[in-house]
Amino acid sequence: MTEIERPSWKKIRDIIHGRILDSTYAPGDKLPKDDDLAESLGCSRTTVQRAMRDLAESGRVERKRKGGTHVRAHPITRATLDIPVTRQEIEKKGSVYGYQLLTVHREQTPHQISEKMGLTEPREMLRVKAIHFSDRRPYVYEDRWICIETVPESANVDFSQISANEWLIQNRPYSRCDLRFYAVQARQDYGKIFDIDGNEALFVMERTTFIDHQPITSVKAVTAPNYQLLAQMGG
Amino acid sequence: MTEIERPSWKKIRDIIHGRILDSTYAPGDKLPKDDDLAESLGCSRTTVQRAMRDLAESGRVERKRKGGTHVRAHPITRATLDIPVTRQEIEKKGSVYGYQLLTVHREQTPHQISEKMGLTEPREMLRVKAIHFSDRRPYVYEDRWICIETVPESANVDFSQISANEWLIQNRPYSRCDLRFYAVQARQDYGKIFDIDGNEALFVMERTTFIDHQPITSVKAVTAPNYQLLAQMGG
DNA sequence: AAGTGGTCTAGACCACCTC
DNA sequence: AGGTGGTCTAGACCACTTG
Repeated sequence: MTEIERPSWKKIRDIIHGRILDSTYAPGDKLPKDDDLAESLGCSRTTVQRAMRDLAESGRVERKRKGGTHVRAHPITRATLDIPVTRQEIEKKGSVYGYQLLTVHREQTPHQISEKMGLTEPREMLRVKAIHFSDRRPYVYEDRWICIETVPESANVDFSQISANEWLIQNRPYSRCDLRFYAVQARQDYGKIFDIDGNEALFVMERTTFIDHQPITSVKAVTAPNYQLLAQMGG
Repeated sequence: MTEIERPSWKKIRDIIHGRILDSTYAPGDKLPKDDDLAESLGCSRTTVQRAMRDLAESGRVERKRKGGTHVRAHPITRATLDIPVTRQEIEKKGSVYGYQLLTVHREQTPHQISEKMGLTEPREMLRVKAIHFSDRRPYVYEDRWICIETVPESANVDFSQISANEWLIQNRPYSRCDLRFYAVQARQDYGKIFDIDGNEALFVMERTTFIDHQPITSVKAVTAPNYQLLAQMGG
């Protein structure tokens, strides 16, 4: 029997987690029900609940009403990604942020973009291309589409003074965001922007944001060579 | 005043979230304290707490004791990534999974690997190289280092029969995982594996796992061309 | 020092899902 | 139909942090 002096949901969580790690509860096993754990651990069911929710959110166990709590049979790695606004990211490193607008114009969305935004038909949107600099060196090239119908004010914004990235975030909170990460070869166009030969591999982040199922913007952010995205689980 | 028939923390959360979205509570603003919200929304403080925790976890608000709750001034995109075991990922798509061991041997860790594992000195580890196939086509090439001291049994496993990926996950749960994503040019070596010319850009995932600060394994997973990693926030 | 969020309890009822 | 997790309440105390 485990003695607990100061029951706290984190301690309870760690005890249960420990039992998963040392295979007291092996993958696929069913855990005792909350009531029993609460009694044996000397705390209230609410506290066990709190601990269990944490374990469930981090993907360690699965809970079902009536079905009980089971250790995940096929574990997954669940990590949290924090993607800051580009300016913040650069300034946080202690570097000097710079921004340059390349082009702004209205354009019909190609099928690929419409699809990401959940639209069945092409639509005229605002297309903004720009570069973010870190210590005067190109850091991120962004190619963005802004849905004018969802964000009509965007037509009157001077994107040479403020990046669409920042303007949108300060003016148009979103309720959903789809993310996509992949690698792309620089080729000529990106090569010219980052001043490299066209054979380098670049890391790309695509984000499409919505508010109540209405698309706000879709952006392809092509990062400079050697960019790395970090994430962590646990700790 | 908002009328609530059936208070539930999700409704409370959505109401507060709605006020953030419509700028009733603008970025940087201080929200009323839980007690007041509870009263005005007709629910208990615990329920407001539950709602607030959700908003805080998703990065919308920041809470401080005595300081109160504030709408985040510089919003971030916080998303959850689920990275399944490679076999699961392939089979879930309805494809046929295949696996081939390339090499296994003992080797001294280069500085780069030791560093990722938090080791100050090089150490002899098990190095396993293998390919995962999807419908007979190379899907992921993995180059893995396994810490023999943390996982001594690994020395006796026949990795031609089971992938290190699966064996480890079924036998060595981890408590922490560091992730790193970036793009790499295929060049000759990866090009040969995926049967492409060396100029293509490939998406790479690096994972290093630990148990109680002891390193278990560090793997570099190089994915086939056109691989994309997806994530979502909200919904 | 005092205000505010964080946690805990005991009990109750509800909702979902397997058995 | 019954077992199990999910939520809610009211109240209490604690811990942090700021004014």
